[in-house]
Amino acid sequence: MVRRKPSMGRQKIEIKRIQNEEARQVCFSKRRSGLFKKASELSILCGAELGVVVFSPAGKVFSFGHPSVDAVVDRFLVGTPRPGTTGTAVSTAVESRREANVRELNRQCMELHDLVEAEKKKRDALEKAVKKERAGRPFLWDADVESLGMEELQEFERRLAELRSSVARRADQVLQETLARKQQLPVIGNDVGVPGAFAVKHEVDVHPSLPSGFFGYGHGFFGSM
Amino acid sequence: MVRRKPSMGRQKIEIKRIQNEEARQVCFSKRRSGLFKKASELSILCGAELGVVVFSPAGKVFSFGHPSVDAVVDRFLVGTPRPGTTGTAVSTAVESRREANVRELNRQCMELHDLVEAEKKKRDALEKAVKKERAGRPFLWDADVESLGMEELQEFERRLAELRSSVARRADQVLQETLARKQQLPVIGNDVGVPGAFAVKHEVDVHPSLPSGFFGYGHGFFGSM
DNA sequence: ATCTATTCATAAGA
DNA sequence: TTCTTATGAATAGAT
Repeated sequence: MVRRKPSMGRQKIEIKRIQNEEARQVCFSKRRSGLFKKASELSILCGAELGVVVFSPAGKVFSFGHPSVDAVVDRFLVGTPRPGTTGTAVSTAVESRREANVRELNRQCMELHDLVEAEKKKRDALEKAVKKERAGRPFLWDADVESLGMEELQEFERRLAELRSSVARRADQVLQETLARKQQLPVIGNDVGVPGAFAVKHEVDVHPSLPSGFFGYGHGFFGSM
Repeated sequence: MVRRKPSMGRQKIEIKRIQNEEARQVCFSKRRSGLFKKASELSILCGAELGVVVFSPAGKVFSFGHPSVDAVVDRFLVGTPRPGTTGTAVSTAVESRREANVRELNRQCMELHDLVEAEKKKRDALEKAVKKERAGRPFLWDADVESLGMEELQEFERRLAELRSSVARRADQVLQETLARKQQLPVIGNDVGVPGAFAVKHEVDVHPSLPSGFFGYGHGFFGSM
């Protein structure tokens, strides 16, 4: 009996306004708390002062701050004071910040514009590369086996065997690396290590002393053919 | 050909002040950008207005806001008025025009941001296609097996098996043609003929105790290699 | 709110 | 700072 997955798991979502009202509200709740948690961790880990203020679409306000939102906001407003201000210090600080913000936004816009251009270029280059790649030469998989004679077939087969050895060796390598990591042990050098499940000797088969399915992959890591 | 351990991966850390100065600085950088990204996503996904202000331990200030930090701070101050602070400034005509400007700039930034993402996506897709193409179609016998990952190895191995099938089939064909000529008999059609010495069945394992896919080239029908 | 399968963020290392 | 890799953490969708 096939048991169905109890969940589809987290799905990839596009970062754009969630249209469904309820889903949006749920997402807001979850992500707001996630954001506050991240903020908290940042302040604790790095001893940073920070403040976060969030207005829900409905207008409700949520905030988090270390050591407190107000302390951070005050510090922020005084952060880049314009010289020669006295009575309206705070209001002026806001102005100053605002201007800085606009400049920053403009800078970001330009930067993003450049990024877009850069990406386009990269893509074009890639597309050309792909085209060139495809236009090219004969490949292994295109080998015209049907036209080969017995001698050529033998040679072909010999080469296939070599390739297959390489593949098996590499598979062992990958597997051992994986296992070594999982066991928190240093990787066993391939050249001197115990032959693994995929080990191939050119003369014989897999190492006789290794139980088949040693790594629990049943009839082969590659699955059915 | 020693394989180094690529990485220990992310390790669990306790949420407490990081003592090592440099590590703390690195962590601050990473997490600050992570926090801003989360904030950005929250604002886009849920249409929430929010502001984040972070002071590095060194005293540098970083901020992010939608539609702008100052707009959010203002709104926050209006909602929580304190002695010495006034929120009436926001209601002037000049203020609202500025606000509108900032919003517009922000909109443009977001748009550009989306464009960049779209371009990146396209490029990623292309890069994947190229990678797959290369794994699937290695040039002749020079396939760079050592650089393949497990997934690519599987694909490679599958193709090798297919090719080997073709070779075996062709070998049968050649053999039968040869025999037929020697016996002065008509060639038996391959499609309906008795499976020959080289016949391959795709459904059956070579031997259950061997990893599947590792066909018996070592014991090949072609004699010594 | 709770539960999973996934995606995502990020610690470590280069 | 920026990259990679592997793993811990956040979270989308369903209940």
